[in-house]
Amino acid sequence: MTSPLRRPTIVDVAKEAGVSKSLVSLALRDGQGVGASTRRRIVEVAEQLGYRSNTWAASLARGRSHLIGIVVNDLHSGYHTDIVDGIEDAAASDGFAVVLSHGRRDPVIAAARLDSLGGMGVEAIVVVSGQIDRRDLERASRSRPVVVVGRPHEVPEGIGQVSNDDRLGARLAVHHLAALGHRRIAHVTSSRRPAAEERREAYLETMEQLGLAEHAEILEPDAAVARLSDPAGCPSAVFAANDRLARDLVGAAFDAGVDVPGALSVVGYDDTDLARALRPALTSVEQPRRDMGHRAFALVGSLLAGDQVRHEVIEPRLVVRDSTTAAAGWTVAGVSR
Amino acid sequence: MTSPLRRPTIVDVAKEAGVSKSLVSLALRDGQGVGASTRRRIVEVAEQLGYRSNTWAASLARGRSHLIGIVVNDLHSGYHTDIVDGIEDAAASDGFAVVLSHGRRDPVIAAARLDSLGGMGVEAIVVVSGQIDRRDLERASRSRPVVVVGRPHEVPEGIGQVSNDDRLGARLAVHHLAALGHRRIAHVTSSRRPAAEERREAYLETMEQLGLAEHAEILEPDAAVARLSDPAGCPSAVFAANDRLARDLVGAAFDAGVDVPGALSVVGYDDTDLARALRPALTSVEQPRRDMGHRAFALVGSLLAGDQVRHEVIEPRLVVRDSTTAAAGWTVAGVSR
DNA sequence: TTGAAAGCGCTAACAA
DNA sequence: TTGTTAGCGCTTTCAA
Repeated sequence: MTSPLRRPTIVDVAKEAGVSKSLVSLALRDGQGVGASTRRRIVEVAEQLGYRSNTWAASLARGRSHLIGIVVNDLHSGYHTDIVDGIEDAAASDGFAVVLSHGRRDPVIAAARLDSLGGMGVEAIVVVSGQIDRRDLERASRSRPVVVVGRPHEVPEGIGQVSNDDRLGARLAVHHLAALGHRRIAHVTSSRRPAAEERREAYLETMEQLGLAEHAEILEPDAAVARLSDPAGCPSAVFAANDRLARDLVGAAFDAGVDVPGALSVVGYDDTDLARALRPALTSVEQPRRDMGHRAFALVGSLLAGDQVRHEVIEPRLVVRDSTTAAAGWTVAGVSR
Repeated sequence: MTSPLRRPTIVDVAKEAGVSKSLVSLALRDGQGVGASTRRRIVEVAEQLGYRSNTWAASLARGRSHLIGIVVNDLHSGYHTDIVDGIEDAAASDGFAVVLSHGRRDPVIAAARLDSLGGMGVEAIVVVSGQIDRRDLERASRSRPVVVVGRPHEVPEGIGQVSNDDRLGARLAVHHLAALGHRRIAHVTSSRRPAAEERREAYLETMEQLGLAEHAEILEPDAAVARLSDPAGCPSAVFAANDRLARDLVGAAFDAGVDVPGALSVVGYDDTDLARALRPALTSVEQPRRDMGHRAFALVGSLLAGDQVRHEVIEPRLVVRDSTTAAAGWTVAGVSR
């Protein structure tokens, strides 16, 4: 086996074709100003030698890389990967290549990835994560545009952001359940991250606005599961802070013999694949993830062009499926149960 | 906004610290042979200027990148991303950085990614996908080691491979169902890809060996769903070629009022997150995905070291959960239903 | 211990 | 239409 990285270079091609480096470089790109026959010969030789241009050297010489970096917090989250799809679509249609980096649900690793992407000379970085330290974002953004998709604790100045309106999402969920006649609507949440905080606060506010403040109750996942086996103490509906929590709750309900939605209505958040696949299929608050990806890349583009930093807020919407139904004895739109 | 990619360089640091480029380079790496105070000053200046070494330039000069590339076929598959986790673990502990590239379930895109990683001068590439053309693999492998995790149609010579024993997996599934007294065991599959083919063939063979050939039946997903509403024609057990198919089938059974596992036992393949999350939780054939990732990177290492190409075959094992139970009237280990 | 100089693979003036 | 030359940011001899 030969030494690593030894591939034919532009010089090899030039020698073999009997021309100069520059001509090869030209011929293999625009092709402008190169004689047709010379060009053909060069292309042929390159092909035959299996020559591939070295991106790094090219970027180095050109002074730009046409490359953007993405740090994904969690490759295992359909929510995150959908956003990545969106970014990739937009980037591709704009002639940008993408290098992906996995933060592995760990802010420290994410910071390292951010750094390492920086070292690779990407022209901009999109961070798909709420779990990232503001100092790391700040440092990264000193030498190139950075856009974050999600809701970190603090977003330093100069950094673009795309996020969904978590308060609106929570309101949609609670209103939906209240409209179905539920009064004991609990909120299951397990995190203190900003997105979760917003949902929690909006939940409380909405309950109050609906005159249900006395029934408001915030539960950790474990506590929620424990409640299931307590017929008197169990709420009739739950707004879960995300689909995973909802899924776990529905699973636990099944195990405890509590019928969903008959005895317990459940709303999730994010409308991931899960929501559709679960039985009963989950009512959930949808974020238009691909679109969020597109917008993130658009932000990158405008930052690269020197425009003002923007913060885009996306409106979520409620997708009603089978995990929610009218409260016992309640009449909706003329139909009583 | 300044021009893209303009970051402080080693020269800026050298100037500011009043030393030469080389000294900066030395000081910022090994630190060997640089005066302590000089070194301190250099580090300080670098810090203050926000200097980050440019990986590309460094690799170019050094002749190697310490970088490996991964092409993932499907970022949305927990199966694939677990393998990626494994590769990343192993790579990190060996001092290799990883750049990830998304094939987006499209062999053409995957080929482009392979190419583009090649251009980035990665020292080796791991392809996590069965859906990749042999010609593309071959071309990529001409200039660097390539390892594929999965089971493409053909694996060209010189390419490392890690795959699970699909035949064994299928046998485990069928034997499990047969041991529970099932005779009408159908196989649901939707693909003609090699891994699926192996499972299908092994399914047929095993049915035959068990004297159940006359009950063997291969169904497309749609056909399987249609069967659910036909009490007489419905098999009592299904071995699905993967967890997704199993999930869809269990969902359809739920919708059709067919009890799983009471009236229908279901076995999946891959043991993804899904299997645990579903209700009833899914019995599934597990592939040790992280371990497969580790092994893939180990193969990369040995190829880089000039060793022989290897093909590792991993033994899957059956994880029994709640979606399978004894056939009606059957006695297992002294317990009858 | 430090610096000068060559070179990694490529691009982009500028000349010929 | 072609070739020459000077870098891009870094590492690495080799001298001083």
